[in-house]
Amino acid sequence: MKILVVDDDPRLRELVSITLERAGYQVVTARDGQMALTHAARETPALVVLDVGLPELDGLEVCRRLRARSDVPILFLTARDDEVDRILGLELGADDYVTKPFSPRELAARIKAILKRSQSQGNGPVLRHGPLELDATGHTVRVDGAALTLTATELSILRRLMQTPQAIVSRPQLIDAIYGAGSPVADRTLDSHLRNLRRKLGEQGWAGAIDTVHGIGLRMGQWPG
Amino acid sequence: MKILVVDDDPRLRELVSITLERAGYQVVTARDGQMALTHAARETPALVVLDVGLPELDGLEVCRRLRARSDVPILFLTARDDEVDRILGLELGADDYVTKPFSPRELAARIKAILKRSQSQGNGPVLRHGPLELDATGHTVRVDGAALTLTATELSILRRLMQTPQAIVSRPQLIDAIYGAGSPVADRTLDSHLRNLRRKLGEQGWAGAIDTVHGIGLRMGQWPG
DNA sequence: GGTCACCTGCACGAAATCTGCACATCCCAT
DNA sequence: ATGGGATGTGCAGATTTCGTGCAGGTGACC
Repeated sequence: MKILVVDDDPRLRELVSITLERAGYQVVTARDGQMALTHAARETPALVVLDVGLPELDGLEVCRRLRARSDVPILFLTARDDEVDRILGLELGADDYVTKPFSPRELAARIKAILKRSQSQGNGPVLRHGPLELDATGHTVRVDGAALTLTATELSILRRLMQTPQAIVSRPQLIDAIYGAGSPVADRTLDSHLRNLRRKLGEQGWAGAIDTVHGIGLRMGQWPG
Repeated sequence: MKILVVDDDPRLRELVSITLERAGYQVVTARDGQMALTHAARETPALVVLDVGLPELDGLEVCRRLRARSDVPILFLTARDDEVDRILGLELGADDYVTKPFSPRELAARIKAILKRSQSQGNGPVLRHGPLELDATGHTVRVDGAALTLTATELSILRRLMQTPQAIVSRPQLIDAIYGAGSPVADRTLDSHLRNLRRKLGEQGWAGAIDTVHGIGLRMGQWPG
């Protein structure tokens, strides 16, 4: 679990590093905004601890740029109370903040809480195929970022197909995956759901998302783009 | 500054109450776990003093249920040393503990320390979603700055939904979040609270705040503005 | 004792979804 | 080219899930 700590004060970087390492995290540090962005891109930290008062690129700006390309949790460090208002006022998507001076243990506790939250909500394995994204909680599907609303059955079908994107799945296998083994569900029924699923995917611009392989089964299609 | 004191021994409640009142706190007492939860929801104390050895719902369980819906600091009272291990071992998020018998002055000092810590750190993360704002002391909700009066249950529902704004939360998950795991609460009951919550949000101009995803669960809606 | 706010959950209607039939269409081996 | 099995589609009844009105119950407070 890697954490990026951004602050221009070397002593504070040291203090925080030691605390977090003792708590079992890997720590990467950066002393200014530019370095922070570089490291964030290269190290893909699980969380960023970000000082508001950085020289040049300030913390809020760094936050905006990070947000432009990822949902990494961000915890702000701030020296002055009036900065708190700015953090909260601008909808930057900060996950928490701590005012200086702070107790290292408190910081560690907050970090732990944030990570726990963000993990439990589904940073887990995300299934992807072309522009399709299915999150691990398994209830949200996106095509090029646009969420679509699927019914529970449609979701099950799509999930099973995306689990093995290039394999052909037979109809009996699909029905087992949806309803559990040995259901008396008719093939025509599956077709009905497939039709609805294809329609919804088509409306989002990917009509050929699900291929039929005649006599064998179904398979995720190739993204034409 | 309100403090909730939970213990089944009336003399001890009396002793602690007097001590804390003399130290300048408002005190609310409860004699068992169930009352503790009720009072905690209604009185929104700044700290809870919680005896481990309660009849029926024991202190650890009460702690778990409190934690399910708020970050209120908790200080345990315990009679036996071996209970200390359990408090610290189970990551319940206890802030401190005191073993009986204890000196009232010591208790007051510990409480002061905990409150100072939790206050100096700001009040914790603020959940936001669209025009909705929920502070993490957890008892005030605003829509575009206008405060809403929600009941404890409504607040719990909203908090759980706002914790994962884009995820769909199933009804069982919601019920767990509100009442603790494994409650025998009926789905229709949840619906009743949902209705009241939606009505209040609607009155403040955001009728579509909570989406239902048929057959799956509930989710924060997208702010139309 | 009485009022009040809140919680709980039942009964019932509404809405969304599921299912599968009848029939059209497609694919491929003959 | 053509016949037969495999697949897609329109449709409507069955089923599941959801929302609402309403009433009983509890503790707080007067």
